[in-house]
Amino acid sequence: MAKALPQTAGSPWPTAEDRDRVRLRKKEAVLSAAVRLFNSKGFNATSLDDVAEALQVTKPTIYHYFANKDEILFECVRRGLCSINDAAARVAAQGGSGADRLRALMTDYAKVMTQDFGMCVTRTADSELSAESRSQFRALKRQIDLTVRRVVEEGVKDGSLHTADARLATFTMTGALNWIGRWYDPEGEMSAEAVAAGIVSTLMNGLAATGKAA
Amino acid sequence: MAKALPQTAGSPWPTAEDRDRVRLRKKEAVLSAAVRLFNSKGFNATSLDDVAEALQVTKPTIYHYFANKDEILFECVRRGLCSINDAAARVAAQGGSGADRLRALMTDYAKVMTQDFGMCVTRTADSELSAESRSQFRALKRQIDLTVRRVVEEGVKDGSLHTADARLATFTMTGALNWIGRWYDPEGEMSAEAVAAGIVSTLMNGLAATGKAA
DNA sequence: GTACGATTTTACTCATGAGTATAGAGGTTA
DNA sequence: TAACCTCTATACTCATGAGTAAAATCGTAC
Repeated sequence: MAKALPQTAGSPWPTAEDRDRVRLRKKEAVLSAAVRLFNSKGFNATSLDDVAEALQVTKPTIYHYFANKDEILFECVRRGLCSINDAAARVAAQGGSGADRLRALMTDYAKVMTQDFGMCVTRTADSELSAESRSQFRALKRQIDLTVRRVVEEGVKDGSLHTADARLATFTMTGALNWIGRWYDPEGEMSAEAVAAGIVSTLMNGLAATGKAA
Repeated sequence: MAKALPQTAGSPWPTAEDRDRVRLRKKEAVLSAAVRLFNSKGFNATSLDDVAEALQVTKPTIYHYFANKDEILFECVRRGLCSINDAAARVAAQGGSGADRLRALMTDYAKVMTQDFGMCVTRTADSELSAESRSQFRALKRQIDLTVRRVVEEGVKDGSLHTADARLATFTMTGALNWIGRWYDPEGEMSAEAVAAGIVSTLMNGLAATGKAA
C-alpha cells in the first residue's frame, strides 16, 4: 500500500512527522468509512468487519487505531456535535439582533446536519453508546441547547423574536433541524444551502399567511 | 394466574369469546411492555428475555403470541403511524381553511408523539426492521407525508398558508413534531396539550417578532 | 545484520440473544 | 376415560459479532 510522500521537499525518506500524519489519515479513513456505514445501515447493524472490508483491511487493524466500537461511534457524534457547537458559539459572540444571530445559527446548524458526522448525531440513540460516552453525548447536546436557547432569549429581550416559551421554541427549532439528518440525501436534487434557507425561513416566518394569527 | 371473569352475567364458566378476549389482553400486555422497554433502552438493547421478565413470564410465552421480535416492533410502530394517519385523514376530510386544518392536524400529531407507540415511531430506525416490515414502515410514513403535504398545498391555494416549497415546509413541520418523541417525558411538568399548543403556535407564526420578515 | 517498533494478518475465544424442541399443566370436548 | 387444545416452562441450539493472542511483515535505527 503506497505511503503518503513527505510534504517537505527533498528527501524521499519520511520523517517522524510524516509517519504521524499517515497514521492520522488512516484513523480518519476508519472514521469516514464507519460513519457512512453507520448512517446507511445503522450502528448496530454495522459490524467492524463491515468497516474493515470497506477499507480493504481486517478487523484487528481497526483495533490498532481505536480501542473499541463505542469509541468510534462516540468520535463520530462528537465531531458532529462540535461542529454545531462551534457554529453556535461563533454566532452567539457576533453582533446583530437576536433574530439575525438566530438565523445565522440555524443556517449553519442545518448545513452541519446534511453532512456525515452531523447526520450521525441524529441517527444515534443514547442507548447505543456506552454509559460514559452517553453522559458526554448528553452533556454536549445540553450545552448546544443552552446556547441556542440563550440566543432566543436575547432575541425576545431585544424585541426581534417572539415566543411564549423559549425552551419549547428551541426544541421546535432543533427538532426541525435535527430531522434533516433523517431525510436529507446528499445525492438528491436539493443543495444543503437550499434546504437550510427554506427551513430557516419557515421557522422564522411560520406557515400562516397572516403572520401573527392566533 | 387469575383469568379475567366473563363479562356476560350469569355463568362463571368462560365462553369461547371470553377466552379470545383474554388472549388479546395478553397480547396487548406483551406489546405494552415491549414498547416501553424499546423506548427506554432501545430496540437492540432490549432482549425478549427482558420483555418476558417485565411480564413475569418466560420467553417462549412471548413466542406463543408473536412470531418473532420484528413482528413485535413492527406492530408498535404500525400503531403509532396509524394513529397519526387517522388524525391526518380525519382532518383532511373536515371543513375549514387549510390553516385551520393544518393546525388541527399538527395538534393531534403532536399528541400522538407524546404517547408510547408514537414515540416508538421516532425512536425506531429503518435499519432495525426486517426488509418486509421496513418497506411497509416507509410506505406508511410516505402516506402520512403526502396527506400532510396536501393540506399544506390546499392552504397555500386558499391563501391561508404561505410557503415557497410545500415539501420542505412539511419536512420542517414533521421534523419538529417527530422530535417530540425524542425528548418528551410523560412524567415531566409539561402536559401533552401544552407541548402541542406551543409547538403548533411556533410553527404557524414563526419565531420572528415582525411576522413576515425576510 | 541485528534489534526494535509500528503495522497488519490469521486464527482464535467468548458472551449474548434470537429462536426452538419438548414436555407438562390445566381445562374442554367426545 | 381418552383424545385434544391452549398455554407456559425447562433446557436447549446456533449464528453473530465484539474483542484478543500471537505471529508475520516491513521499514528504521544502531
